[in-house]
Amino acid sequence: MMSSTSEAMLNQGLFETQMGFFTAFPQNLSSCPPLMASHQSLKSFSISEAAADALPHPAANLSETLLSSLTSQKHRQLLASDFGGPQLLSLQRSTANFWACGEANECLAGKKMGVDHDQLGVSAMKMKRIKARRKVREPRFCFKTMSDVDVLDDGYKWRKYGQKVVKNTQHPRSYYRCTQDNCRVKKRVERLAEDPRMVITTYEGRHVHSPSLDLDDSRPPTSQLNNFFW
DNA sequence: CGGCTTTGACCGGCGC
DNA sequence: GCGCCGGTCAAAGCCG
Repeated sequence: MMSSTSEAMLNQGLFETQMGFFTAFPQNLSSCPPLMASHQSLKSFSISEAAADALPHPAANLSETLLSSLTSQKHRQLLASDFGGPQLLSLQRSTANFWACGEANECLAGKKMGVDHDQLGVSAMKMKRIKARRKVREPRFCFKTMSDVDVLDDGYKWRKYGQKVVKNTQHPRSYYRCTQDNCRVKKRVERLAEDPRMVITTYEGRHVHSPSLDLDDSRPPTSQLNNFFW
């Protein structure tokens, strides 16, 4: 794409990749890009390389993929220098979704989340109640991409299990579950109310298996993700 | 026919 | 206690 467009995006904290546009945020909120600073409801923080390594999470894979597909060397350098390293993830915590502050922090610190009273051998109904009552959720990670497709190809296979219209938004939120047996990872996909071009993807939990698709670096991105136009 | 999506119902948490 | 809301379930329908 045109370099002038890329420049403008860079100034707004948007990074152009072969898969669309990706936002990245510095650790310090005060230095958030102007675009994001205008979104009062969204806060952001970054994750260190070490933490990302310790966290086998789909978002990490996707972030790597995004970074490796950055179309601008300048963006790549900026991400690597100003934003803390090549494994940096853009993670967001939305107060509107009442994310537990400690969740991500604990996870970043490498602590085990208390996945207590567990589920094997429990009746479905009981399981349902336990799940609903459980306050300590799986670690959740949210990131934002600018894309015309809702569901980004992150290498895992998902089955949709629900859709909900959330308050004060015109776009429904979709709920997906990993199709792999024994894998309880879920993801939520919704579009940003303020800017429907932005897709918010929230992952919850950790995969207990490798991606169903081979994320080969030399392989070009899937065509659906190439169909992005600013 | 199996896997997936759709969609209304249901449930628990939370604020008032 | 009540109503609202987000998250999940599960039956029905769709599709390859």
